[in-house]
Amino acid sequence: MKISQASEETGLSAYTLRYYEKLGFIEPTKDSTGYRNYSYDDLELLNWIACLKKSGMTLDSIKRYVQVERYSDSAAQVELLDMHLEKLFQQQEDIKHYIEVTQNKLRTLRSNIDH
Amino acid sequence: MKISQASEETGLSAYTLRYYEKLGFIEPTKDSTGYRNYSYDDLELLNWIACLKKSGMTLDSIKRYVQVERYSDSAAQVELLDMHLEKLFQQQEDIKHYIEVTQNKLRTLRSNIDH
DNA sequence: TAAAACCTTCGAGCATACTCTAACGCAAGA
DNA sequence: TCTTGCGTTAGAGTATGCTCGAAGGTTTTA
Repeated sequence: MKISQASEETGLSAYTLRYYEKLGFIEPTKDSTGYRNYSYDDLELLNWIACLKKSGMTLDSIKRYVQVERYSDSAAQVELLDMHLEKLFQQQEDIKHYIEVTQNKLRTLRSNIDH
Repeated sequence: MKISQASEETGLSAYTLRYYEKLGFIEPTKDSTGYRNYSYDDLELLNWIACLKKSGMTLDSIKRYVQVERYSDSAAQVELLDMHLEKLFQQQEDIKHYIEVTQNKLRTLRSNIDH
């Protein structure tokens, strides 16, 4: 599959796909004329990377993750994902707190308007 | 209170405090020699800004918020905070999803290691 | 076969949010 | 008084993560 279709499938721009390649996340094969060819494995990895990215993992951490995945080092993968999971739980707590604070502020503002 | 203490109280660097001032978030008074003097109102606003920031609001949106707060436009404040709250709920949903996905991945990895 | 649409590379540019440097003035302690 | 430390400014630099432009080759479609 060519870059524009891979872009559509993953929701990442063609620019981003080339950028991620430069960072070493993926290595699509190239045909005789130099066009990239994305496999379904590539797509799966890209979708997973997009998920990690959207959940706040930096590209630098993703790089480490991709490296241990490439070495099939499952133990190291588990370690990194456990750390990531911890951060997600922390984020969950933080957001709960921010929601409360914002709701309090809103209550105060609304009572100022009403009375 | 001088900038270094304001920095300590808010957890924002002195650089950041000056930067936020340049963006128009706060306007601490200046003494005869040009030193900034932060009031408790300034601190309160800075802490609230830090909270909005940490919960994902961009400085551009914070600017808008600060502006309507300055005009005591409570209705506009409510509108902005309602939108922010919506985003927080969305984030909460997203994170819930990312936690599930990560836990699934971890389960798969762990079963690969164990067997 | 020719135009339109797609692909390539490389390097530059952009947006956000700081973060620091340089060169200087003021303040407090030994 | 002298040194150390904190403050000031304007403007430059950094980090992250893209995003784009230029110049050119390839593929598809009318």
